[in-house]
Amino acid sequence: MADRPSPRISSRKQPRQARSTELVGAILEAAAQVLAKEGAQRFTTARVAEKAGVSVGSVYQYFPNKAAILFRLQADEWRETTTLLRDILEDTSRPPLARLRALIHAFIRSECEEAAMRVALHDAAPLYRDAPEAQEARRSSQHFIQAFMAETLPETPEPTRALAADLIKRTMSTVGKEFSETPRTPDEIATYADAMADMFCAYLESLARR
Amino acid sequence: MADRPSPRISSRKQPRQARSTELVGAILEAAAQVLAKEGAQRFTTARVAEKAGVSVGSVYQYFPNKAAILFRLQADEWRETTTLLRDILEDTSRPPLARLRALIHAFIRSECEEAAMRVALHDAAPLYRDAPEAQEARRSSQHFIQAFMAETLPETPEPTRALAADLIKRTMSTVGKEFSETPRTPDEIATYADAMADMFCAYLESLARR
DNA sequence: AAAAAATGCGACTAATTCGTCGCATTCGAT
DNA sequence: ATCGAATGCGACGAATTAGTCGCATTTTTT
Repeated sequence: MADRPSPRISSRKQPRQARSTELVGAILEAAAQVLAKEGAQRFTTARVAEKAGVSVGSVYQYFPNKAAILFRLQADEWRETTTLLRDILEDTSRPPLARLRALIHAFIRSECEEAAMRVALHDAAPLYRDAPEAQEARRSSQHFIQAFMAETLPETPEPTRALAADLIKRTMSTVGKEFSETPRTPDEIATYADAMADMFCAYLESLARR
Repeated sequence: MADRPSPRISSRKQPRQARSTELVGAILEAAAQVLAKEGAQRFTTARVAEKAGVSVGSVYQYFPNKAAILFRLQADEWRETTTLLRDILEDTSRPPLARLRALIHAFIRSECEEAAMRVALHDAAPLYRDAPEAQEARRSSQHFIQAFMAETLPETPEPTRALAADLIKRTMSTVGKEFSETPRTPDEIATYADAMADMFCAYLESLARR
């Protein structure tokens, strides 16, 4: 839905001394724990402050509001997975579809780590997703898949290729997220990732054949 | 995440007179409107009651708590789409893959109707999704896709086939939901649905070829 | 028509939560 | 050592919200 006022989310101020940097770190770590253990509903600044061994006031020194903490956690996640995935896609020593398969495995594995926290973060999305920073972050995560598709399907005409890229990206992320909501064994993860990779490969091959 | 106590969600009492039946109807309609216009965050019993032209007390006559209203809306949606989709799949006069394609179109179109309300309902999912009724409802929606897969891929061995069914179902629902979160023209809807159908068909054909 | 049952009301309680403000403490440069 | 800036504190205000309870009104049954 959207919180009525789409709140500003950028940092209130930057930590300048060592202790404040640690403090911000403690807040973020505590925030992740509170999110994982208590869920989005019970994620409150008071609880985060308490878990971090810090006062509420201090939290508000470095985060303008609750949403900013959540967004920061989400942004950190996004950064991590983005680099993880880009590294895999850019390893040109392997054939494209093998890279795609590896990418899917890596992504789903990573989604299944700290699943509780990620699910709660996703539940809390309404609090931060409409902020301009979040929208920008989402847009910027599109490009490297487009590039991969251009390499893999050089013959495919443009509207089709972009559509396929969007579909694959969206499928991977949304299905991966939902799949990870229930606890999974490494075996299950690998099996599911393979199925998804099979589907994408079949799709891409069918596009190449056209 | 999950509300700490997974609350009971079944009806508090059944309306027995005509006026109370109407009242429940008014509440549900108002609830849908509040959800669409105000979002999950601002969905409160007071607002629903006001919009319905009814008092809070009356709301609590027929719904044990807020979550029950949301669950009822969700359950109604599920019922509608389930019958819609089953009717398409069971029309055995058309070849399987054509039915699948029609199914996807119908599903995505329906997701795009009243999108605001559906998105908000999804945002509010943490409030009702852990209730036993909700889990049961999810389980029961699996069977008719499994049946379709059995018909389409009679040769495919079992773990693979069930996996494919799960993947397709999950992809359709999660991707469809996310896709519908931004407003779409009928053209966009048709194009995206076709792409998704292409992907599924390529996948199923590749499985059949094995 | 009288009694009983169902329905409807809305002020109120209890709890929770976000974010602020004035003051105390610590740090780092001079 | 000193002084200004940075940091940290936590009680508190203001707002919101879920759900209840006793009573009024309407419908159904006897």
